[in-house]
Amino acid sequence: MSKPKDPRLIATRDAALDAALTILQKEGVLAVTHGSVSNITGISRSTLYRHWPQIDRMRNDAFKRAASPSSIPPATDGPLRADLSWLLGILVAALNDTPWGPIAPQVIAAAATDQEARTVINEFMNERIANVEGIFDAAKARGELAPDVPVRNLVEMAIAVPYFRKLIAGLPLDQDWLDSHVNMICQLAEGADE
Amino acid sequence: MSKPKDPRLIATRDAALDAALTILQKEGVLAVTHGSVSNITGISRSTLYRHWPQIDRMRNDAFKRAASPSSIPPATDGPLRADLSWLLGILVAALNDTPWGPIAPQVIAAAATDQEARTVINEFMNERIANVEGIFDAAKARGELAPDVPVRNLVEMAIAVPYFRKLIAGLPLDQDWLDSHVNMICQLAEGADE
DNA sequence: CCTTGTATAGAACATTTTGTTGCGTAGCGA
DNA sequence: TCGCTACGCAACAAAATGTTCTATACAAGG
Repeated sequence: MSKPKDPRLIATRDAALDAALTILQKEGVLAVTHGSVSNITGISRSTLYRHWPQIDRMRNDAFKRAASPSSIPPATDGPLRADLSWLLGILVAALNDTPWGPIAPQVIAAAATDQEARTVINEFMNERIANVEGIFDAAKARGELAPDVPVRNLVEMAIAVPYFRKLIAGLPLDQDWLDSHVNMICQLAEGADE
Repeated sequence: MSKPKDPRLIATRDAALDAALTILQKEGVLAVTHGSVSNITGISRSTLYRHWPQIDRMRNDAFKRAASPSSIPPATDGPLRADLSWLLGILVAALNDTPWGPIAPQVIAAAATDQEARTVINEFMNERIANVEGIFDAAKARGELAPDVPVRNLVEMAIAVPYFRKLIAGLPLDQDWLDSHVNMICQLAEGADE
């Protein structure tokens, strides 16, 4: 199916995208050029042009690489509060301690004028939303929550606030804050059926 | 205090920044250059270089211009729900129908590597947060809310979700959604003192 | 109205960045 | 071993980015 790839091709591609991500974090999208990546990696400029004739493609591939991993199926067995605390903890850790934190704003900004970047961020967010949604649905199935609880709104609140604080308002995401956040979400979910 | 400025200077500055904002919306930060602004406005490139020797300065000034206005003192006399609905309506309208919608992500992305942009977005957000906070505080003062309601968290939720939906998730902000959002915030505020 | 100072347009120029092409070399797979 | 392909490199073309100078036109104050 997928043709057997030349290891040289893989290697240069990986090295280039790693470098692109480094630059992206430290200096922003504007600094990611064939020239800058060439300087860092030692890969010749002409080779980079052969891989990505247009710089947008390289940037988008870097975006994809930063947005790709997760692969953590959310636990949906504990009580709602525990599941939520755990999953949002992972989400917050990704924002705090991985390249995704500094890179996400770049992807979001690029999404305004680039359909491919829009797709990257959409798919990433849809996955996160689906994960949190799964937790609420499971809680419903266990009878922890009333059937008419507006899950979708709660999910968006749960995710929106950390993203807002970190990326937009520039506020920290520490454990204390996370606890109180989870608290509010749970309270809202459980009090919704009065 | 401020020296009387030459009207020519004001005029070119305004025209340049208007053009910069237009480009910013349509093509993103990368497209805002001395050259592109010169092409649109007819202002000569050398003049633009005199105003802004570094392109970042021009971009930041454009950011400031987009982030500047508001000057609407929030109404704090109605019931909480009405005040909130009104103020968030304005906030949502700004995201939907003004240049701020497309420009905000650019400012946020720039804030990662540019302290001045960080300041722009911080001041902008602090003002919004303070406005919404004022509404909650007034509701407390009227006795509508219990004194121990965690205003700050509610405020962040109220603002974070529309920003998240519009800028990050790419979801629409329509009236139906806004109503249900205000609903949840009010419910959370009023149910918090059980 | 006149004078002085300042902002601008425009051109000329240097420098840097960006994009393109051809070729020799070396790693890869068969 | 042999053909294929990726790579580095150098040379080059084209475009963008800065810089400087001069002539002109507008502004402000007397």
